[in-house]
Amino acid sequence: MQEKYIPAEIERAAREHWRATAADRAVETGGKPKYYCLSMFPYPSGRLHMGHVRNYTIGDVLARYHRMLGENVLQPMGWDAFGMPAENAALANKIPAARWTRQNIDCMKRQLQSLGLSIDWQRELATCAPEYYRWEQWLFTRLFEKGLIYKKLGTVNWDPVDQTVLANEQVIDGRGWRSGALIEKREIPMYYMKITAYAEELLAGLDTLTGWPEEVRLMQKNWIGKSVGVRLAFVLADSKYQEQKLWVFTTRADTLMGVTFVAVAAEHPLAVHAAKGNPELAAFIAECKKGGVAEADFATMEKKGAPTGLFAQHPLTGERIPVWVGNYVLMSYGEGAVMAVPAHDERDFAFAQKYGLPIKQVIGVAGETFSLDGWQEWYGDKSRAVCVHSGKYDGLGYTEAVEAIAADLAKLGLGEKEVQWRLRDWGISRQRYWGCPIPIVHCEVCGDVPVPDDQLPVVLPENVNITGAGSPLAKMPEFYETSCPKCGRPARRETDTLDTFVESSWYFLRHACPDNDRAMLDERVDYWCAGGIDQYIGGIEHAILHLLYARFFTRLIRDAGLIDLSEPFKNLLTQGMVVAPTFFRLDANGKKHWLSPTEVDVKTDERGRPVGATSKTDGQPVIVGGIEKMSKSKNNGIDPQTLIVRYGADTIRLFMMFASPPNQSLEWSDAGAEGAYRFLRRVWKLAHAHVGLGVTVAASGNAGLTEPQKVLRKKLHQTIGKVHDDYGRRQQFNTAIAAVMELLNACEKTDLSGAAGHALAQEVFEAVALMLFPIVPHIGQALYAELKPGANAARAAFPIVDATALTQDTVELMLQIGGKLRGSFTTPAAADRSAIEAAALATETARKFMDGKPARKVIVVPGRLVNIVI
RNA sequence: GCCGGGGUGGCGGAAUCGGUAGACGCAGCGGACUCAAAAUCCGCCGCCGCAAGGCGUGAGGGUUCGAGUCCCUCUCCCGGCACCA
Repeated sequence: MQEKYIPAEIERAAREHWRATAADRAVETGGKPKYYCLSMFPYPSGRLHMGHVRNYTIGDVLARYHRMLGENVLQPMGWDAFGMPAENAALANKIPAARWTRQNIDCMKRQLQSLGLSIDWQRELATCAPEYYRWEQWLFTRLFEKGLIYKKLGTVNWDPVDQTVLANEQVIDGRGWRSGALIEKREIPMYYMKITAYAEELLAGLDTLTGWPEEVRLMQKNWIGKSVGVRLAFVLADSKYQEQKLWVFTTRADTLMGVTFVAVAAEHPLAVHAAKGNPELAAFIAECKKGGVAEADFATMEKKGAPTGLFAQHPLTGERIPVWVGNYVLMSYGEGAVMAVPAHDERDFAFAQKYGLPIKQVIGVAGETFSLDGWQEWYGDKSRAVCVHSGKYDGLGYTEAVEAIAADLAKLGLGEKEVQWRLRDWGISRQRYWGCPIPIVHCEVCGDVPVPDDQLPVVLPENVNITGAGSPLAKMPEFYETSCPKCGRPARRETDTLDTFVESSWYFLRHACPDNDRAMLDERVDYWCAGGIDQYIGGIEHAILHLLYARFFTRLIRDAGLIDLSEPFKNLLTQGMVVAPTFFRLDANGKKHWLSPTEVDVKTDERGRPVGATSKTDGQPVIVGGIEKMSKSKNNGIDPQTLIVRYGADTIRLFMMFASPPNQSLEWSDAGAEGAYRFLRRVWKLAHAHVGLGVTVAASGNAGLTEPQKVLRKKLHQTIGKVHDDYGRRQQFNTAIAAVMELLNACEKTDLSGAAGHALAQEVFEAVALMLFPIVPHIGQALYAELKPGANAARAAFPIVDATALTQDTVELMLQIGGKLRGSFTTPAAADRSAIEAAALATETARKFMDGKPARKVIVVPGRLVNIVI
C-alpha cells in the first residue's frame, strides 16, 4: 500500500475500475427492490458551479448507500437545455445557441464525471434534442385535442423600443434590461394548459406526500389556494348597462352589508367600456398599463383608483354603490372585480380614506369600539366577529352570516356559494427562439390545427439570426410557411415556443427509456417509476413551480393512458444554497467593484475574529460585504474544478457533506476544504499503519478483547447504527461524518495490541472504509481493496450492527437539584426507578445542595437524569 | 405586500420524542519534533470571575420540576410570487 495519499492516482484508478466493471449501469432486473434516485437536472450554463456539486453529491451519497443496502439503483443525468441564456450568449458572442449549449454540455459532463458520480450515462438526455421534444409535441397535440390546452389572451411585458416580449427577470426597475425603455403591459394570444382542472386533485395529493418536507407541501397548498366563498352580482344601475351584472367573488359575505364601493381591474371590460368618452378614466387605465407584470411589484405598489362614473345596485339593499377602477385588482384572479368593505378589510380601509369613500361598520367584537382613526386588527377578524348594523343578520357569527346571506342571494338569483382557486391556468407560449416549437399550424379555413404524428417532430432550425428584437422564428419564412395538414391550403406555422418548464415536467419519466424512438414512454417506466421516483433532490427554490408542474404533468400523462402513477416523487429532499462572503471596493462614482474571495486576505485579530480584508494583489484594504448566494454578479463564486485539481473530488465531496446538513445553506470555506483533506490523509495514514502490520480477519465478537477494546467495539457498532440512521432516515450527512471522526479519535486512543485487538482494528477500518464510501467513493474503494485484497467496495454490503457489542453494565445519569445541573452519578443499567432515586439521594452532591431539607418531588428519567425538587 | 423557512461560541455546525447546550470540524493560543519551515503529534479553547459560582441559544413575555426545542408578541436575514432556471 502507498504510504502517501495521492488523490489524483487513486481517483483515476477507482473511476477506471467502475467503468471497466460497468458499476453504474442500471438494469431492469427482478429480485431486488428498485431505487430510482434523481437530482434535478442542470441547465447547461457553462461550467459546473458549487450548487451543482452539492446537489449531485447528495444524490450520489444516497444512490451509493442504497446500492450497499442491496437495492437496484438507477441514477441518471440529463440537461435542461432550452432557455434564455443560450439566446443571450448567441447575441453577445455571435455563437449559435445550439453550439453554445452543446459545448457547455460537453464541458459539464466531463466535470460531473470527474466527481465520481455513479451515474448511468447510457440514459443521458438533453431536452433540446428532437428525439426528446418530439414526444413533448406529440403529447401537446393530444392535450390540445382533449381541450386541456386552449388559447386566450395573456398579459406580457412589452419593450416598446426593442419591440419584444421580456421575461420578468429582464425588467429592472420597470425598464427593459437592454433598451432601458419603460416597460408596458400588452395582451397577446397565448396557449394555456388547464392546470385548474386538476386543482382539487393536486391539492388532495399533497396529503399523500409523506416523504416531502412539510413546508413544501404547505407552500403548494397555499399556492393552489382553495377558498370557499360566495360569487355574487351587483346589477348595474346605469340605463346604458341596464340589467347587466357585475360579478364579484368574496370570502367575506358576512360583511356584504358594509360594501361602499366595487372595484374592477383596469383590463375589466366594464372599465374599458366606461373609459370611452371619459378621458380621466382612460388616462388612469393607461397609467395602469405601465410597468411589468410581476406579481411582487403589483403587490407592493401604491394602491390607486379612479371612479368609472357608473353605479351598481347592492344585491340585498338596492343601495347605489359606485364602481371604481383599482390598480390593485387582478384580472386573472376571480372575476377581475371585488366588492370593497372598507370597515373590515385593511386595503379597502386605506383606499376609502385616501379617496374619501364611506366606511360602514357591520361587524363588531365584544368590548371593542370601532373608530375611523386608524385600522385595528380586530376589524378584519372573522373568528370573533358578530354582525351589527346589518338588519336581519345582526347577532350572527361568521359562518351563520355567510350561510344566511348566500341563501338570500340565491333566492334573488344574484349569488351562490362557490369554490375559488388562487391557482391560474399555465400560460405556456413564449415569443422566444431557443425552445420547443409549438406543434400547431394556423389555417385561415380550419383554424388552429395540431401537427399530425407523421409530421413530428417540428424541428427547431439551428441556423438563425438572433437580434434581440422579436422572435427570430417569426422572421423565417422557411420555418413558418407551410400547408394546412387538414385542407392542404397554404398556412402559417406557429412561431412561439414552449415554456422550458414543460420539458422539465416529464424528463424524469423519459430517463427510464430515453432511447425509445417509437413511443414517449414504455414498460421500463412502469418498472423504475412504480410508486414514484424513490428520491428526488433539488433546490428549495423549485418548491412550487417546477414541482407543481411535474405533479400536474404526471397526471396528464396518466390520463393519456401512458402510466399508472399520480405522484411522481415519493421522497423529496430540498437542498439549501451555496453561499460565500463578498468583497468590494467603491470607485469614484460610488459603483461597487466586486473582488473574488480568492483575491482577498481576511485579517483577523489575536482571537481569530475577522477585522477586515486586503487585496492579495495590492495589499490595500477592501470592504467586506455580506454572505450571499454564489453568483457571477457578486464575483463570489468558487470554481469547483480548481479544487478538484488541487485536492481531488473526494475532498470536495467530503467538505460539502460535512459543512452543513443538506437542507440548510452551505458557506464555502477554503479552510474547511483544507480540513476535509487533512481528515482523508489521516484516514489513509491510519489504515496504512494497520495494513503495514498485516491484514487479518475482522473481529466478529467481543471474545478475547480487553475492557477498553470492548468500549471501542461498542463505539464502532453505535457508530454503524448512527450512520445508517443518518444516511437512511435522517438524510443528514454532516453528523454521519462527525460520528466516523469520533470513532477514529477513539480508535487512536485505544491500545489495539494483541491478536484480538488487531482483529478489532481490522473490523474498525473495514467498517470505516464502507461507511465513508458513499461520500468519498474513490478513497473508500482504494482503502477497502487494501484492507481486504480482492474485495470491491462498490459491490459490498453496508456494515450491520452487532447488538451483542452494545450491551453495558452501568449507566451514567445527570443529577439536577431544582432543575439545575449539579453533577452526575452511576447506577447499574438494570436499576429500577426507586433504586435510581435512592442512589441519587445518596450522592454527596445531593446531600450538599439539599442541606438537610426534604425532597418535595423527585423526577426520574431512566437513562437520562434525576431531578430533585426541594 | 402575500406564502414558506431561519437566527446557537471568533466561524461552519451538534443537541433526532421537553431532559448534560456547544458533539465534530475550522480558526486561534501554548507545547513537542526541526538548523528552520511545512507536515505531523500533545494540550487549551462560550462569556464574566482568583475561586466558589453566576450568566448564556436574535429581543421580550408565558407554560413546565426542567425550554435551543412548546405557546404569544416583536425583530432581522433568506427563498418563492406564475416569462431566470
